[in-house]
Amino acid sequence: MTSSSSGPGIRPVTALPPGEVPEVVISRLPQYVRILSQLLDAGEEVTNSQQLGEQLQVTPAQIRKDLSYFGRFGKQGRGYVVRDLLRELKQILGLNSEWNVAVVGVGRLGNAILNYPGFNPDGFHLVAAFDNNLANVGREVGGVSVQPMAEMAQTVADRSISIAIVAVPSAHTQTVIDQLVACGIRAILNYAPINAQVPDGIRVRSIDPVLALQSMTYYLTEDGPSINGSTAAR
Amino acid sequence: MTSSSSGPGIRPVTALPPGEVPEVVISRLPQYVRILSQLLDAGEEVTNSQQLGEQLQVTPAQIRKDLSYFGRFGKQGRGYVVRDLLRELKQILGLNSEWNVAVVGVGRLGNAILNYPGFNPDGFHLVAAFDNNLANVGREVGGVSVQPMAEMAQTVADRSISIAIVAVPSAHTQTVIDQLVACGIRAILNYAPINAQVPDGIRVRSIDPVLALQSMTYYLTEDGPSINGSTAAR
DNA sequence: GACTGTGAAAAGTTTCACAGCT
DNA sequence: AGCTGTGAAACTTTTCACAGTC
Repeated sequence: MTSSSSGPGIRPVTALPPGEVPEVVISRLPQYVRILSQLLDAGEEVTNSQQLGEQLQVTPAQIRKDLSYFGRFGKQGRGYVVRDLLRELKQILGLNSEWNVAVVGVGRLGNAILNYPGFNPDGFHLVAAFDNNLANVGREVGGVSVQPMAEMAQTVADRSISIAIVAVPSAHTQTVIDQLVACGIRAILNYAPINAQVPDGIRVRSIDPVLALQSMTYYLTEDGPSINGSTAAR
Repeated sequence: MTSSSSGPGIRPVTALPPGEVPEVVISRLPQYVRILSQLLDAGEEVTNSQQLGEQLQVTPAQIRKDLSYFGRFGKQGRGYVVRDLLRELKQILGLNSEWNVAVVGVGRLGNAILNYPGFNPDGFHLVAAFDNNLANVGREVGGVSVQPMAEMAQTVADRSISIAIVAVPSAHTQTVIDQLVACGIRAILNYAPINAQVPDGIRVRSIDPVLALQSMTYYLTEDGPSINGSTAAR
């Protein structure tokens, strides 16, 4: 790696802290899990990096490299046993565990989330819901009884909740997230269009359809994206 | 730019095709727009890369570099005029235009999307909705009348729709996307948990809360992410 | 004095290409 | 023969650091 002919002294060659897996790699694993699940459902018993790459639109080399961070799951000359690789990846991601999830905010969006059937099949269980509007407290939404915010700490502890989905108005989001962090929550899925600040070690992912749309319009302008000065207004 | 003392020969130093802006840069611009809007609402007249970086949790250098792909928007020694930079970025992203958007699929999710008030303030107008379930056709949802799929091509053309939001079951998503592409749609926001295949030049962004959750559980396992047999310390 | 804009260095990520196992 | 696993190369993205400008 130190191929640079210059530089007389010691070069720190290992860029990555040993044992650390790049975050981009982690972010791709769930997609591998999904494809493997589909292959399993379709009755496929073996696959290979070529086939997986086609499904995901990435190069076979990338898939092999990603997997190599965790071990050697394939058989040379044959490929991967779908069921085995799926089990390994789920294990790595912690998807063999069941995860209890709290939803904070039971407005229109929170309601939709609590009624959405797509989380449970993947091992996520929405087991609690909180709202600061007393009119909502006590209501039954998606099989869960809405509790007041004051009960959050207790319930999070009692029910071993480690993940929260935040669906409150932007103005309240940072406060709610601070409360959740204080309760020991370490992963947050945020639906508000804001950039929440959290301490180190707390993971946040945001669902932000407006940002997604806005990052596409750039490519939609009449005659292609305008380049630095030339091609001005449309 | 200052020292234009170019080298002796022709060196392909620029790895990037000239005039091309990296996609990661584009994906950050909407966030800059959002922060600048907030600063403007808060009455701030000027800002700088330091302040923007704090809000977005990125380095000031990155912000300056990102902006430098498009021009020189700051004043040395002073920073950026909030209003001006905001206008420039909106221009670059095409957010000064109004965009007509179609929603395909008016089930629970499509309903929630059509009733969500968060798109319009940003210049996106949900002006049409389609569903293949005739029981839904003719219903009025979020101020839009649901049309049969068969009318899609006509309506997309008539109403200059260039963006679609797809909220149909996974099994139908690829078919619907193919139809949309055939109608001339070039940007798609997909809510189904699948990896859609589209021709070159068509942009797709997916909203996928399950993938987001699954990419966080890795970091939640009891004693830190396990590394290939051994266990990483925390 | 303060802050931008930007080449150049560093860090990170992807792809290549091939030895080696089945 | 077919495909993995992996060092090394190629490429991309971020960060540094400072000349230049206000």
